[in-house]
Amino acid sequence: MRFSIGVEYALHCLLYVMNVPMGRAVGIKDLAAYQGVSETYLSKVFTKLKNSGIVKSTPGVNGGYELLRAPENISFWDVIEAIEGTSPMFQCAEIRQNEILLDKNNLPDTHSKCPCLIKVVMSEAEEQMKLYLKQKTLKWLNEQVEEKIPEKQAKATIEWFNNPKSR
Amino acid sequence: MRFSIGVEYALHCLLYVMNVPMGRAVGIKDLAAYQGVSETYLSKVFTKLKNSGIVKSTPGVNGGYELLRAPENISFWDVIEAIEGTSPMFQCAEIRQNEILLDKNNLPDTHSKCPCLIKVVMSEAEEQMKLYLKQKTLKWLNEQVEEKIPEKQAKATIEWFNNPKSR
DNA sequence: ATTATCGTCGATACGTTCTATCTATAATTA
DNA sequence: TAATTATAGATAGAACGTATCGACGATAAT
Repeated sequence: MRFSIGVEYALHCLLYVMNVPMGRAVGIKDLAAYQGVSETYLSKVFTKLKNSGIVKSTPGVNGGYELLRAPENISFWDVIEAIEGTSPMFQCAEIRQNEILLDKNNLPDTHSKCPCLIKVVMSEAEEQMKLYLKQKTLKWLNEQVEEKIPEKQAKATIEWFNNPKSR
Repeated sequence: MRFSIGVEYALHCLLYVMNVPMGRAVGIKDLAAYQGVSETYLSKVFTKLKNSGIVKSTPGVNGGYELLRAPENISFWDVIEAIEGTSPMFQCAEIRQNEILLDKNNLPDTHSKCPCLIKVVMSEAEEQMKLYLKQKTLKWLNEQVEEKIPEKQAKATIEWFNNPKSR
């Protein structure tokens, strides 16, 4: 059980996308080149981000992607959900409904009305993780990174994305 | 990203195993029959539980599995880790090490010494889920179930596992 | 000691999902 | 119009989850 590599791609990329001036889009080609990952695969990742309303796209020359919402309104969980989908991690198959002693035509209340307790616990556990990830926003991430990265290094990165001509 | 079906099998089965009298083992055949799941697959699940020290096995006639530890010392997380393995959900590929502007022979401290912040956040999120699941024990689960299930129903189940003759 | 029972292990098979690529198409700007 | 860029679909290989089979080994009842 693990997260797709697409989640890592998305989070790293968004960190670059959000630092680009308003009205300026970043292309898949640049993002892929900067990080040394596959262009075609990355484009699929961004299609998902677009469908989830995290970024918007502009086709054509000088097109690309920009954030659709403010960075403080985009959480880690939003990004994960965009890439991984919304289905819960614990897919309860309700195997208890197959118990051999059950009268399938006349289920006891415990089986017909009460939810499977194991499912409930797993869902609540997932919710704990979710809550944590919902409170971590892209804006917060950016602030943390800015604290750690030397200003020169940060500027060089922004410059690289802003001036495709100079490359 | 989701949990294996083996986790559900394991948790449900352990609930039956723990209600069997001390010194009495429950066989895969019975567990599989009672719940209508595959014998051969379930045996793989229990091999994992054995390797993790959650149950012990006794081969031969009247053999099977029993808990190795007390139910209050077995948590949901123990079971999940036994089935799913111990590797973290977010496998950071450290794609930031590929950034095009980096001098690979002379990495800045941010990249050589500091952990990837995204990885840190994801690990902490996973830890939240883990903490929750560690505090839910098999004993607790059993108590909750006992509260909901009519005594007659519970007795019938235990009886079914105790008296293979009567079937 | 023999035999039936039962767990163990390895090999295998199938389907699904993930990762990745290629191609064609549509939209936009210069 | 030509160049650029996103979009969508088809496809392919790898990895993983699910499931089965058969051979083997250990144990207890007889």
